Amino acid sequence: MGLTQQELGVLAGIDEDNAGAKMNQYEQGVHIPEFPRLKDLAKALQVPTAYFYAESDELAEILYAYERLSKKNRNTLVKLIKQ
Amino acid sequence: MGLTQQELGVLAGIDEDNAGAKMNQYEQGVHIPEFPRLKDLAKALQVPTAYFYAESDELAEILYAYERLSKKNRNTLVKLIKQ
DNA sequence: GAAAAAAACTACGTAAATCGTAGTTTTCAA
DNA sequence: TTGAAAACTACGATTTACGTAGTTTTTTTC
Repeated sequence: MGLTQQELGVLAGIDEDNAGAKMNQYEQGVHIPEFPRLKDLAKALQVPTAYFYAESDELAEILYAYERLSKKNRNTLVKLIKQ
Repeated sequence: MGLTQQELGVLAGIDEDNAGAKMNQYEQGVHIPEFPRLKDLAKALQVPTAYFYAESDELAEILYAYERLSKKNRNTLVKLIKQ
C-alpha cells in the first residue's frame, strides 16, 4: 500500500502519537477497531466499510471495485446481479 | 423476514433464554454484536458478514444477491466489475 | 373488548474488550 | 555497524457488550 501503519492511522484521524501502535494492534488482530473508527479507516482507504468484513478475496475485490464505479455502472451492476 | 427476534437469535446460536433480549439490543442499536456473533447472524440470515456494514441499500442488495450466485456467475461478476 | 400469550423492549451489575500510552524490538539505509 | 524509522508489545483505565431478570407493548383468542 505504500503507507506506514502510522500514516494510515493519522489519515483516519487517530492522534499521531498513538496512530502507529493502534494501527499495529488492528493489523495484528490484537484488538478490533470499534465501528466509528472502522468507518474512518474505510474512508481513508477509499473502500466501503463492508470491505473489512469480506470473507473471501473475491468479495473484497468486488467491494473495492464497486467503490470506484460510476453511478451508472453501479446501476448496471445491480440489474445484472439480480439476473 | 417472518422471523421473531428470538427465533433469529436462536438460529445464531444464542441461548434461547437470552436470544430475544440480545437480538432486540442489536436491532435497537443499544449494543453492537461482537465479531463472532455477527458471523453467526450472517450465517443464519444467509448473507455475507459484510452485508451488515453496507452503507447503502444498493450495496446491501448486491451483497445479498452475491451470496446467492453460482460460482461461475460470481466469476463472471468479478471480471465484469473490474472492466 | 378483556384476558392471556407472545413479542418487543429496558435496566443493571459483571465480565471482557478496546482505549491511551509508554515502552521494546525489528528492519534497513547510510 | 549504528542510528533512525517502522513495527510491534504491555498494561492500567475506561468503555462496551455480556448475561439476566425484568417491564411494556402488541397480538391473539374467547
